[in-house]
Parts: sequence; structure tokens; C-alpha cells
Amino acid sequence: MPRANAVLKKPIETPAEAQKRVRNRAATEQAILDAAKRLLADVGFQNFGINAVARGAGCDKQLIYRYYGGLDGLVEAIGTNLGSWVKDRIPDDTGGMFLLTYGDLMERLALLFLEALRADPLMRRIVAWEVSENTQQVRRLSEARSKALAGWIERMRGSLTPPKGIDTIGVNAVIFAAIQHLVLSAAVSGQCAGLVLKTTKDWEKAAIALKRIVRGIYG
Amino acid sequence: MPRANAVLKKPIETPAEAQKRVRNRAATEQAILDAAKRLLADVGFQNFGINAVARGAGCDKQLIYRYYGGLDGLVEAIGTNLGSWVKDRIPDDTGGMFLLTYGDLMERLALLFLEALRADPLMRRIVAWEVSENTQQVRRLSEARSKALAGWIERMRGSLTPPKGIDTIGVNAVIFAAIQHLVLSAAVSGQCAGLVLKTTKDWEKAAIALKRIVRGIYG
DNA sequence: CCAACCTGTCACCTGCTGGTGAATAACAAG
DNA sequence: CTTGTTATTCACCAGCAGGTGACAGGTTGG
Repeated sequence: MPRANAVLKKPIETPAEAQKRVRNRAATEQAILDAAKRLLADVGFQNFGINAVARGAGCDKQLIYRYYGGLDGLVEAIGTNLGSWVKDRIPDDTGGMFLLTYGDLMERLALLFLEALRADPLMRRIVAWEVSENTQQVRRLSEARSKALAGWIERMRGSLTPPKGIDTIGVNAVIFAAIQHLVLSAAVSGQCAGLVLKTTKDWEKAAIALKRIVRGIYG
Repeated sequence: MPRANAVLKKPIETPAEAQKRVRNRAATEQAILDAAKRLLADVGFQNFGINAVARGAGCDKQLIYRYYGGLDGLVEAIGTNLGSWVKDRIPDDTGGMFLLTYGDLMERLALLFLEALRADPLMRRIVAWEVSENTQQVRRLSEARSKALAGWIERMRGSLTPPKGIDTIGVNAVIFAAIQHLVLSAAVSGQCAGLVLKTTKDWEKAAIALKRIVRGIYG
């Protein structure tokens, strides 16, 4: 008996919980990673910390230090894990659709990205994090995300050549910026710059506006 | 002598500091408000708290409770104070320019808003806060900001009628969303979606892309 | 069997945060 | 000078954060 005046900090486990608690490092590492992603998606980066992750994973925080080298390493692991986001969330092929023009492509990419981001709370939190802080952690995540996105766009583009005389990098940056801000703002407050974004119908209107903008430039 | 074992918590004031410390509630209130705005602009909402504001204002946090009723009241005061942002930062007239079409107007508004946001760290922090959290505090700020912005746009619009057949609310929301995200992302990481945004020249390119988009819809 | 290792848990430290009750210092009026 | 009011500061509390060293117990090798 180590100490007589020890204070009980954690609730006593029920038999059901205790039984599945086997010694298994790989499983624990996965549990920690899952808990971290879930926590980040649920509560955002505000209350994201070692203690909260450990609580969510149902293990001691010491293990996070051991297995991931602290929060930084854990975030980096999330970033690495994020590389598979695009191919999980967004269809790589065009669904049998023939994209004849660059305008067709960009319209489709914009709408796909909008939907994917809207459906992924974790990704939204990361984007919000990106525009709120500039730490090593965030930069790692940001880099992983932008790399995955750029790769996806490149793949989708195929052999289609961008139009001459238009700064496609600039224009596309504006379009994707708009999508990201629309989705973030809507997820938090249900609107953006006076445009209500709650129901499916609201989003259809937004999509139409977006299409209109894309078509306005790329024809 | 109150307590013998008292611990010194604050540094001893130099004579210079002590001399200007007069009893003046109005001045102290202003100092607190200024410190809060400065702190928010400098470090962002992450480390924004009662203690930090009090430290920045050089007074005890108790005064923040007394004069503003806590952080919430202080943030609300910032919001109220924010109403004057638009007319301080953005010219209300069009600078002798004749805005003949709705496209002229929107192009000018977009560029003005871009510049104003780029020049105002406090406003940027608030926008970033808006997309990161959904608390009472943020909602207050957000409301004040959007109201000021909407009023400004309305004033600038004058008697110009929007074009028929276009969902101007939707399209404009997309445009303003894009501007906000571009500026936020650039302020943090110096780029956005592959577009570098550091030098004046970079921003000129972004402005051209933006103009192109506006003109693509509104002609 | 013992020794070495690995997974996991625990108690504790320091430092900060938000929050509060009481004391103190300056000033004004009687 | 005394009394009351107002502005300001102080000391302290509970709670939670990140971080660390020591220990318990299963697993494996000799």
C-alpha cells in the first residue's frame, strides 16, 4: 500500500469496462488518436488539451507523453492521419460526368469541396484553427491539409488546361476562401454576411450563387 | 499592518508611474477598455481574460467587475464601441467617384472592405473569433459588427437598384466571405489556398482576381 | 525461479485562471 | 477634525491546466 492518505480521483470501473481493458499498446495509441480527433471535432481547439484527450481516451495522460511525445506529437499524428481525408470524403472520379471545360471542372470542385467540408466537423475545426493561431501545431495541420487539397485538385484536373489570360491561382484562392468562410460561419452561427445558412434550401441558394460566380469568370 | 506573512505580488512602482496614478473613474474605465481592445488585437481571443486585461490596464481586476460587470460586460462595451468602426476606417462618400452601375458599387465596396479589414487587427481577431466559438460574448460582437457593416453598405448603395434576376444577397455573401477568409488566412500564415499574400504586389494580384469575380457577375 | 521490460496508474508539483470579501487610500461635506 | 463616499488594491480561495517521478502489475526471456 503506497500511501494511506491517498485520495480517490477516478470512479471505480464497472466490470464491463474493466474486462475490455487489456494491455495493448497499439489499441491504446489508436484510442488516444481517436479521442483527440473526436474531441477536436466536438469542442474545437479551445478546450483541446492533454487532460481532456486523456479523459476522452479513458487512459492516463502519461501515455500520451510516452506514445506521442506530448500534444505536439499527437497533433502531428492527426495531420499525418489527415492525408487520407480527401480520398475518404471526396470522390476521386467525376462520377461518369464529362468535364469539357475548365469552368465545368471548377464548378464541380467547388461544390464537392463545399459539401465535404460541411460534412466534416474535424476539418472545419482545423480550418478555424488555422485562421486563429499561428503555432507549430497549427502549421503542421495546415500544411497537411493544403497538401492533400492541392493533390486532389491536381488529380481531378487531369489533362484539362486552364484558360489563358486569367490568374487561376488567384481566382481559385478567392473561391475556396469563400467556401471555407461560408461553411465555418454557418456551422457556428447559421449564417454568413446576412445570408441564412441553415436548411438544405438555404444551402442550395448558396450553391447557386457560387456556381454563378464560377461561371461568371470561367464561362 | 494587516498580515505579517503577506507576500508581495506586484512590483514596486517607480515614482514616475506612481505620480500619474490619480483617482479618476472615467479615465480608469477608458484604460480598461483600451487595454482590452489592445489585448484582443495583439494576442487574440485565446489568452483574452480578466487577469490579462487587468494586467494590461495596470489596475486590479476587481475594477473590471465593478465597472463593467465582468468580462461579458467588457466585451459588450467593445461591441458598442465598435459601432464607430466603419466611419472611422472607411470613407463614407465615394471620393468624388461616380458609381454608375451596381457592379461599380460592389467592386468598390469589396476593395474598401478588404483594405479596411487588412488594416485593422482588432476586427480581424473578432472575425476569427466569430468562426471559432459560439458564446454569448462572441454573438454580441458579431451582431454589432454585422449591423455596422450592413448599415455602411446600405448607405453606400444610395439609390442604386440591384440588378434583377440575381440573388444579390447570396452573391454578396460569397464575396464578403471570400474577403474575410483571405485576410484572416493571410494575417496568420501569409497565404491562402496556395496564393501567397505578403507583399503589396501579392495583394494587388488578389485585388485583381476579386475585381474580376465581381465583374464576372455584375458586369 | 528471477530479472528485465513494458503497459498502465497514481499522486503530486507548479502556475495560472476566474472570482470574492475585506481592507485601504483619497476625497468631499458637515 | 470627523464622517461618509468612492476609487483602488490586496489577500485569498477553489479549480483546472501542463508536466513529472515513482510505482503496480502483466509479459517475456534466461
